[in-house]
Amino acid sequence: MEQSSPVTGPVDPESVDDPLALERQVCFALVVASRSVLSVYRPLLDPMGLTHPQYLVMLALWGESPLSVREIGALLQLDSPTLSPLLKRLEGSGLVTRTRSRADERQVDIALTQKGHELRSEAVKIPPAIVAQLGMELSELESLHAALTKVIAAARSTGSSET
Amino acid sequence: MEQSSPVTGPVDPESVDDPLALERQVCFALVVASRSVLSVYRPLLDPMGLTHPQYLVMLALWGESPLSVREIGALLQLDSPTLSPLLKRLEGSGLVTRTRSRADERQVDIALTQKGHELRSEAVKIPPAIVAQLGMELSELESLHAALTKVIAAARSTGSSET
DNA sequence: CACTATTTAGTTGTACGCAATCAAGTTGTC
DNA sequence: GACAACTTGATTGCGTACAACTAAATAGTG
Repeated sequence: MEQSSPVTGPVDPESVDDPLALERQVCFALVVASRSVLSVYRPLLDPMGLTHPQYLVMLALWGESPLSVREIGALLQLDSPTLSPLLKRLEGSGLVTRTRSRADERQVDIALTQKGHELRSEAVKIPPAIVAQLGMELSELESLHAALTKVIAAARSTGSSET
Repeated sequence: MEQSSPVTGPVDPESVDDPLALERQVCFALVVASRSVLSVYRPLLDPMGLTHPQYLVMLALWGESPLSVREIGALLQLDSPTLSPLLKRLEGSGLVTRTRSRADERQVDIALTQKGHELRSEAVKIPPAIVAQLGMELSELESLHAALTKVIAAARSTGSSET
């Protein structure tokens, strides 16, 4: 009855000395946390016909359109093998257009379609809905965000494929 | 020159009022953070012939072996479509065995092989190496871990496919 | 005992992530 | 202007994630 949630719950007294104990692994917590939060987004994004990575691309484009594939990649930390098929799917959904840039024929400009622009009015409902469902204090989320930003910087400064 | 890192960097003054600004999205930070930290693990896991999810399964088994597929799934929050092929790969690497349980023929017991047991001596070097490379205070990592545990709990309590 | 409901793994299909490689376009140097 | 070096995007192959479905075994019910 003090089962202690199997997932990164309170530290199991039996493994306080084990450096390999699952519940000590920050990366494990990170991975489970993303998956868990993503599963909260999914039912909200589904009706919009978007996956979460696609939603992130749309966020980038609602901020500025058009953007080249390279620029989107820099913003979202995604590379071309991931973006190319993803953008084709967004094009297939009629949300964006893909056109070779006149100025530099290497570049492909991704621009919002009318439909893509209009989808923004649905998207604005997402963040407040997520925050409400999580039921966490905004301040908690903000400090989590700060901590995450710190790890991202730390990880990127190790030189492991920092792009 | 105050460009402000494109990835979840300091909040861009231009978008403090935009609820859809990328740098405000906690989930985006979460996703980028996992990917970034995973990329720090990769060069350390590669020589061991493990991916990170496979490493997590091994961690579970070093804690207790054998475990049924269901139990591993419960510990790591992974379902059978993910685990089945992953476990077959670990079996192919000679690190685990897969045997139908005598007691309950529905279950498949996953047990460490000798080779699997021996790999633990390599694995113990990983966590300190990661912490060293990240160069963050242990206290920072611990409070991040606590924050992540909180979001996981919050996300799972929303009822979005909580298993 | 027969029959249904549940549990446990596995399979199929789709969508990322990432390493490695390639093709096409641009830039820099002479 | 010619040629090497670099940049940009796409492709291939592999390993997760996840939804939807199947198959086999067990538990529960009358």
